[in-house]
Amino acid sequence: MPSRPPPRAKASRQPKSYHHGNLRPALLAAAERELAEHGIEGFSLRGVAKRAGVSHAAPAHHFADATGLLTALAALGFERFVAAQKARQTKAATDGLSQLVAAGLGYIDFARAHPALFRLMFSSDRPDHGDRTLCASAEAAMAKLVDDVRGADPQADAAGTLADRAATAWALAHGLADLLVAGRLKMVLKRPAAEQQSSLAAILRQGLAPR
Amino acid sequence: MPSRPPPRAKASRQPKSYHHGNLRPALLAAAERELAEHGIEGFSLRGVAKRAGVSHAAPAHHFADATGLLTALAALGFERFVAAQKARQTKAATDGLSQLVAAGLGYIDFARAHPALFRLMFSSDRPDHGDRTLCASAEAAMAKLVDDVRGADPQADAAGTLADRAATAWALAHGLADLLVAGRLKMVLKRPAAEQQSSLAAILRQGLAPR
DNA sequence: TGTACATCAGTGAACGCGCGTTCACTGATGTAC
DNA sequence: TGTACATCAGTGAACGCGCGTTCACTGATGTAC
Repeated sequence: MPSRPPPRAKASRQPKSYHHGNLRPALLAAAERELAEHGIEGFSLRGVAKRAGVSHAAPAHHFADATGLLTALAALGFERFVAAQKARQTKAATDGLSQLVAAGLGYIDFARAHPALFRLMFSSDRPDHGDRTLCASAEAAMAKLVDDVRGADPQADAAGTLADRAATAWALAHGLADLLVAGRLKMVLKRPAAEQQSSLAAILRQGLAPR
Repeated sequence: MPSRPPPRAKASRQPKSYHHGNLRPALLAAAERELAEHGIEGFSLRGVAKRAGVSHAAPAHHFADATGLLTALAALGFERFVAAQKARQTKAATDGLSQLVAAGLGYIDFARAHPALFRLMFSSDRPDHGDRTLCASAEAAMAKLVDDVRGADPQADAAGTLADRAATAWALAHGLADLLVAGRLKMVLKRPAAEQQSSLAAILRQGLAPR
């Protein structure tokens, strides 16, 4: 008799099971797809449930309401946002300015790869921006930025210009990201992709270099 | 017999008239209030009609749908946006850099005074961004920016750096505006109002000065 | 190891709500004569 | 100047829709014995 097939791993797709077993993360993933396709304004809890292959009442067991789900999604977004910056930084030169520029490019990468999520995090009132988890994630991203600025300009701390330098760096990266996502900045967008990258890098390097 | 009261001016409020007479601009004004109070996500055509004191079917005679109304409102927003920049510029020193900094401060003024309208113009998919009028208004704002950059750095044109300099200026002002509206940039927001202004001016001047 | 039972994740029908849209209408205004 | 009429801005009832929420239920899972 041939040996039986090994028991399915827990993670693999059970054909039909009454209980989903892993619904919370599945809902977050579905919410992300819903957001990407319908935008924040067209986002609905029923749509998310449908995408997750689950009845529309199921999410209530994991999230109080749409705000709760969007808040969790935004918090998760901030973690991936920081990851996108780090991904650029590992490929960049190790001097402080190059690292800061790389963080800015990662900021822009994230926004362009996940425009609706980016807007959810920065330009929407739908998430609960007072939520503990969301605040913590957002503040971690913020703290990383300040660290990177400090690394690029070790004098700033003593000179008392760190806050202004951080604001400049943040605003420059954020402005580029937000305008690109909105399809503005035609002077950059009309160029081929590779040229866009070097142009953005030049703009950031120019704008972030210590004086 | 005492003389009769003079006939009411057309503009004054007729107590009850079947026809509104001036509904289109009244709807735009009502839409702006609706937007300010409910945000883009809570915006409804019925709410606007109610604010304008008119039946919910009336707007259809002036705007095809909510998109049409929001598109017209965004276009109007861009005109006021430019006006806010000019208002700052008339009070500023006349050298090119001061004028560019003033434009940036006006950019921020507008965003903070009309946050929901600002987001409608830059971070929402609800208006029809292909609309002729809206495009024209947005492009006029854009053209003004490039002019101001040229004024602040007359060398840029010949050096071929105008596009990058314009992108930098736009991104910096936009980033500051968007982050302030979102309640981020705590390092700026926690200061008293007057200090915020001088801090923003310093950040802009520092970031926009030619190298 | 087997049985009974508590727990709770997920179901699906039902609800009320506000939305945009439609449509026959009403009545104010402007124009032709 | 007065009358008839066309125009069209605004009305309000009706509609269908998708939404979030509720609730009695079903059935899988884990635990006590």
